[in-house]
Amino acid sequence: MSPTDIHRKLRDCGVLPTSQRVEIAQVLLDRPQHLSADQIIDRLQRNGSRVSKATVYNTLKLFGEMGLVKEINVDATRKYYDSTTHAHHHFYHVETGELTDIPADKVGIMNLPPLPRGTEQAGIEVLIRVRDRK
Amino acid sequence: MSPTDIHRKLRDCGVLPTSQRVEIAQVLLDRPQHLSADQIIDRLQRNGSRVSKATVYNTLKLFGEMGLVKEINVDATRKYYDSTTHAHHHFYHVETGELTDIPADKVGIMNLPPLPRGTEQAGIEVLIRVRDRK
DNA sequence: AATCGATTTAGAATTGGTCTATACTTTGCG
DNA sequence: CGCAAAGTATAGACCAATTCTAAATCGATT
Repeated sequence: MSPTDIHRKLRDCGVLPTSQRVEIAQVLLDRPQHLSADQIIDRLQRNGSRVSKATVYNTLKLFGEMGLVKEINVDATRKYYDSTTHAHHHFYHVETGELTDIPADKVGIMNLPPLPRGTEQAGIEVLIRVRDRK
Repeated sequence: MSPTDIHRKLRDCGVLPTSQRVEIAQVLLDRPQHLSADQIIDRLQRNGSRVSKATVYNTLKLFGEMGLVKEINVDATRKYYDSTTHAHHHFYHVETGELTDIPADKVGIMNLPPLPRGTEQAGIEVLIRVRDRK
């Protein structure tokens, strides 16, 4: 994705495109992928970037709020940030930690039970845990 | 659940029923519920129990491995332990953090896509996020 | 009672993430 | 321009949940 595209995408989501934010977006939004904050920091440093840890965390939180990325919690030890934001689900490999996307339209969910009183649905996630076949 | 029942249940799952493990099981397995390690430690202390934090964590991990309880990760900041181990799903109230069970047979999932090559399914979880209706 | 393996423990260490206070940029405006 | 106000970025201190370590204890067995 070109720098110009990134700029536009950020602005479209109401995010002021500062140079740090663009660098972070370039790493994460490059293609459909799931990265932890740590992995993003690593890649930035490998690219010779000097963005601070605090900025990466602040920015990822901001991106999440503005709908540029999706936060995923599979593993209580860390968050992942998903560059694919439209509704979809995941395979999670319990041994390797690898996440794989499942397009939402592949999975049909029937018979949703009534929501708890006074609440409305805010999202639905299907996580299929897999492991290597013995 | 009587102390004898707890003993039997632990032994059935291959867990040696030490006094600490029985106390922890008594708190968590008492009824269908979702508790964090912290909440369990609180309750133990309120009951006048002197089990150490490390033991609680060790024991919960052991219970999880032995299939006595189910670990749930909804929130990257902490784990929950679910006393209901048969397949089921959850509502998660994003504002209060409250978890509510959904019996597995209420939800039908269709058109599961093929698993990644060389893997087998190890579990499936549906999490429906809800928030207070505006 | 001495022994051995398993379990428990207090407290230190680790980890992912947040907060704070300061410094830097950008923007609007006289 | 020139400077204040607002918005960002940063290092490093801090925090909470969990894990680790090394020593103490327990329980069954000789």
